Amino acid sequence: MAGPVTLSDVAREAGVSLATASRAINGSANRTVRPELRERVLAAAARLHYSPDANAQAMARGRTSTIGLIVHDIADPYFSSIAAGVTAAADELGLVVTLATTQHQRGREQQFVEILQSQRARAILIAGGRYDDPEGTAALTESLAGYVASGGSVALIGQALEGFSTIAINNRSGAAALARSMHGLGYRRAAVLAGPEGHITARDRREGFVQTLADLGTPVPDAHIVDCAFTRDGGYEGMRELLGRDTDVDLVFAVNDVMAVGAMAAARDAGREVGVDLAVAGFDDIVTLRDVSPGLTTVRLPLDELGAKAIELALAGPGPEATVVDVDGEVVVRASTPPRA
Amino acid sequence: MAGPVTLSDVAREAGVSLATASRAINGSANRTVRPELRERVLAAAARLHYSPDANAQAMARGRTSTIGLIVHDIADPYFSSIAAGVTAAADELGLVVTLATTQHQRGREQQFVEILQSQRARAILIAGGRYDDPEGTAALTESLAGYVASGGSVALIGQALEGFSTIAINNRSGAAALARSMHGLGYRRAAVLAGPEGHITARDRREGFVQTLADLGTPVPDAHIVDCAFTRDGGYEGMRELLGRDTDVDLVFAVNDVMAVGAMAAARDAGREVGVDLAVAGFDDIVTLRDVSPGLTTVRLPLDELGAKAIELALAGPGPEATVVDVDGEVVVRASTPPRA
DNA sequence: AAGGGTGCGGGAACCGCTTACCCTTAGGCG
DNA sequence: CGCCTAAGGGTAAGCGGTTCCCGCACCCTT
Repeated sequence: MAGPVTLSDVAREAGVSLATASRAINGSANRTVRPELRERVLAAAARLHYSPDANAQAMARGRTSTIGLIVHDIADPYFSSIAAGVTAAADELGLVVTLATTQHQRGREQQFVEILQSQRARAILIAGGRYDDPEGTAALTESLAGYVASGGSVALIGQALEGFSTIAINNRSGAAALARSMHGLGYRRAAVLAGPEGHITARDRREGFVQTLADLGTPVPDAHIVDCAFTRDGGYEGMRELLGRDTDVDLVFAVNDVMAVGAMAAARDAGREVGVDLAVAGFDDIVTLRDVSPGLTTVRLPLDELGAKAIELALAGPGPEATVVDVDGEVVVRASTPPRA
Repeated sequence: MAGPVTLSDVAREAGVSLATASRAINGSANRTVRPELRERVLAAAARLHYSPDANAQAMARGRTSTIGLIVHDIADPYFSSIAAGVTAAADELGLVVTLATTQHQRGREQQFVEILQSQRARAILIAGGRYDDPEGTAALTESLAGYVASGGSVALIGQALEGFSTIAINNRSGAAALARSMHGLGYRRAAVLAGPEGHITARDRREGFVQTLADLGTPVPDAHIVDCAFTRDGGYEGMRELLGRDTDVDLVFAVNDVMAVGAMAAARDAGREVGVDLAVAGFDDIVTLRDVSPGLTTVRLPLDELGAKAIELALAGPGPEATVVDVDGEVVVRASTPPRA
């Protein structure tokens, strides 16, 4: 632990005062340093391998350059795509990203909000669905309100939260559009792997899909709606259960791509041939999964853009009115849902 | 911006001194506070919604609870799996993770090391391959050495760097094991999608594979080795080029799974049927890709464990000798490489 | 009963930086 | 040629904590 070299050391080495050293190094507003002196200071800093203490700076300036990102699971490609967008945009702005993962444990978001508030993060971004859980939501809202009151900004990604700016994904309309496409292709006996009960994103997608098919005169019977986890394994199990019920189904809509892939695996294991015997569609258009075979019909979301948008939204206005930006999905039809003969 | 409530406020509210308030709230080592007083302080803190300032704490204590993680691209499942392990382990230890992504730009790691040093991060973890670039490597080494000299710890994940502790992935032996398996299955005319020139990880995998096949008496001709990007698109293009060369090949080894999936897509587009016409193998065993069809033969890496191991390694010993922990891959044979008739 | 611990509050000195404010110097202007 | 102003350097006051050290009770020994 040799080198805690501070700004004082640099100042001394350069033969100037602390104030001058500080001004030379970060070019303070409306104060200039004579070029010659500045050079001297910079040279001294370099010679000593000076590394400014960000914590001290944060403290003196009263603000940090950290932004916090809270996701459920960074290994999930949905979140990692968003995170990629966030880090890229943050980098652009000279900000640093602190990543927190809830691992799907309820209540963790709130805890991370508190931690990030302690760090005095400039903004907090929360991505991902929540459950229909008034208590938990109220607690989260309160934490966030406290954070905002202390000067922070917040943006949600994906799912709106009353009172905060959001990049809202229009799950309902995306699923509805998918339903229309599928109906147009001739599918008449759809089923839904619906995700866990109470999960708002899952519910919106299911409802958008089911409602639209009903409107089109081909309702989805309750026996064709299977609750399951929001994961690959959930999709697998859900599909197994569905096939076990021996209802005759021509199309399975899994409420996200990861589940859809699990569902396709289950179908294969059960001897069904996806894209021939049975159609499958998902939601999200996860990049890593674009090459599965047969190609997965899905609703494309511009996940990588969301991050940048969210940062922009959060940092834009401390305006008291929350802004909600809607993002629509786009149906992408691939080989997993061929036109029905 | 209503609530900058400080510890002094809490102390005043509780009617105690600053010192006592501090001790009550974080239970300082070898000093206790009378339970009754502690309660009073805690109650005051809660009443005022006190949120300790992590920057001030960092400054006063002389250390933070931040650890930095540098990856190339968080959207890449390889890195996001590692990141998931890191965040989980960090969380367990009460640490906070700062994420930096280089976006594959050379020199960025070094820059991030400097930023993280500024943040006074407790440890820096760098995941991912580097290029064979003596200058860049030297610069990075120097930055890291400076960071270590200032009291930080470092651990590399994946690829060793002279002088620093590493969770080293044994790419060579993994690829060699894969080669032996493939030879055992009867493949005799292998090709390699070799990744970009100078990429050390790619090179180790290629060499382990090629060398072993040569030793087994079925050398891979140079014309069967195609350089390409380390990405999905790289795999796609590489495969196209390879098929264009009309050499007759029975097995294609792509040096990572993401490339392998691109390669499979290219093969399909060219009318070849993977797992029948042509075998394909990858490396990493990316979870998200375990359901591709046909199942991809690969070398499994315990990516999610790497993060925890790396934190442990970094935080373990400030011992001057760098420890290198070797991690071996395990060959997983799936349908993409059926036994050769 | 006196001396020595021990437990526990409080005062105050930092931690490393930014910035308000003061002061000197030099140049512009009438 | 003197006065006013602008430029730029320095001094010192924080920013919000932690912790060293001092001092006061109170309890235990012998």
